Amino acid sequence: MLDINLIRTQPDLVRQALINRGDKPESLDAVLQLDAQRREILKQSEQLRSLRNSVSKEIGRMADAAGREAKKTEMRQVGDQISALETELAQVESNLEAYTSVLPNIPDPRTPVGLDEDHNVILRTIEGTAPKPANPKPHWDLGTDLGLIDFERGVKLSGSRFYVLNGAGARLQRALIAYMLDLHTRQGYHEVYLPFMVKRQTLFAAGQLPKFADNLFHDAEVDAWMVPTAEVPITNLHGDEILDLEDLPKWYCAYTPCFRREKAAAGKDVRGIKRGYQFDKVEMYMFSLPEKSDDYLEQMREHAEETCRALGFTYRVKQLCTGDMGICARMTYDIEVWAPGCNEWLEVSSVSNVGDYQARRANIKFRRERGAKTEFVHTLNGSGLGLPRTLIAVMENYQQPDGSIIVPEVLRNFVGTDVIRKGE
RNA sequence: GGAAAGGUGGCAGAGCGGUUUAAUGCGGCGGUCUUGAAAACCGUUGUGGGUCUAUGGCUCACCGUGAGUUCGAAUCUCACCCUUUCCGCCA
Repeated sequence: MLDINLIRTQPDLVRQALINRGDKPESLDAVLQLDAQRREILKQSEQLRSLRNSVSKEIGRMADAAGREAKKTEMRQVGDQISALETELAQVESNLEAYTSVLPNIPDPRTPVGLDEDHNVILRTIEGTAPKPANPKPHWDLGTDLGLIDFERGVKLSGSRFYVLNGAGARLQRALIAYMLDLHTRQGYHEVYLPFMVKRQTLFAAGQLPKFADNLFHDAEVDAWMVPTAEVPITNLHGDEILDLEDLPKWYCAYTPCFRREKAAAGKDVRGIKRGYQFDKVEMYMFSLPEKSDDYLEQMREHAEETCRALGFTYRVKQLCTGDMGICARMTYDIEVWAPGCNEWLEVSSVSNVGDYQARRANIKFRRERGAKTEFVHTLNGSGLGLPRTLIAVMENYQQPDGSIIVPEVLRNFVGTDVIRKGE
C-alpha cells in the first residue's frame, strides 16, 4: 500500500512509477478524485457529529420536557443526515480502497526502467565448483532412471504437475531444507514453523490479495487460504504491532510448502519438476529500520548467494527491471543457477526490498524513542532457495557418466551417503 | 461437536443508558524532597483520521468484530469471531 499522503502530494512520482511498470496511470486520477471526495464528506459528517454530541449532552441536563422533545426531533434529523453521509462515505472509501489496494510500490531509483524481462540486467555470473558433466541428462530422465522421481504415481494421486519423490530423492530434498535452515540460522535468522493455511487479511497484508486471488488455493467454507510462500505468514507475525527499536532488525527464516495455481503459467515448463502447484521453499525475511533496508537487501542477496556457492552451483545475479518486479517490491535481485541437463538458467531465488509497502498493509510500526511518532518498518524477503529447482540443479550438476549422482559435500551429513546410485 | 464463563488502555481491573474528558492500582516518563538512591508526594502517560494561524490547537472515531435500538451506547438487542475451563472425538 502506498501512503495516501504521498499520492496526494506527489502524484507525478506515482504516475511515473505506474508508467515505468507498464500499468495504466488512469487509476491514479480515480484515487485522487475519490480521496478529495472522502475528505469532503468526512468534514461534513464530522461537523454534524460534533453538533449532535454537544446537543445530546444538553438534552441529558435539560429539565424542561417540551424543550427536550424539540431538541430530540432536531437531532433525529441530524442523525438522518449523518447516516446518509456515512453511507456515501462507505461507498467512496470502498471504491478508494479498491484502487489503492492494487497500486504497486514505487520502484527504487536504481531499478532499471523497462517493461519486460528483456530489460532485466545480469549483474554477474559466478562459476561454480561442481563437476562439469560431459553429456548431461535432464533431471526428468536422470530422476526416473535412478528411481528418485515418480511422475506417474504423482499424477495418479493428484493430477498433472504433481510428482512423488522416492528414497534418496526425498532424502536429498529434506537434506537441502535442513541444510538451508541451518545455514540461515548461522547467518543470523530466527527459524519459525508456520501455519500453511492463513486468513484473508494475512494475504492482503502481504500484497497477495485482492490482486492475485486467481493464483491461490482457497477453501471457501472456512475462508482458509493455502500459503503461496512463507513470506505471507511471516509478514503478519508482527501485524498490528509497534515493535521496540532495540528489537530491530528482526530476521526470520522458515521452511514451508508453497501452493500456487499457476493459472498464468499454464502450459509453461510442463516437463519435469520445475513448476508445480505445490513446491517447497526456505524463506528469509527481515523487519528493518527504513534507513537500513537498502543495506540489508545486499546482505540478504549475499546470504542467498552463499547457499549457491556452498552447493557449488554456477549462478548469475540479475536485477529486475520495473516491469518485471512484483507489485510490492522497490528493488529485486533474482538468482539463477545453471542446470546443464535441461540446459537453462533456473530462477532459485528472488530477493526484494519492499520498503514500507507490506508494513503499511499489515500495520507494523516502530518508535524511535519514547513519545515519538510511530513509523512503519521496512520489510525484505528472499528465497533461501526454492526447492525443486535447487534439487534439479544438484541432480544435473553432480551427475556422473555412470548415471549416479555425487552428493555435494555440505549435504552428506544430512543425506547419509556420498553418492546416490540406482536401486539404493 | 456440546456446556459454562469471559473479551475494557502496556498490564491488572471498575464502569452496565447522560458530571466518563473511561475510575482506581501497577508499570513507564518528568518533577519535588535527598550527598545519592529508595520511599513518599505532585504532574504526565493510547491508536488512527480530518482540519488549522501547526514541535501546538480544534474536532471525529476507536472498550473483540459487524449490524441494530436511542437525541445520546463501553453499557441495551441480534449475529459472528476469539479466549479459558469442562465433556465428547481424535493424530
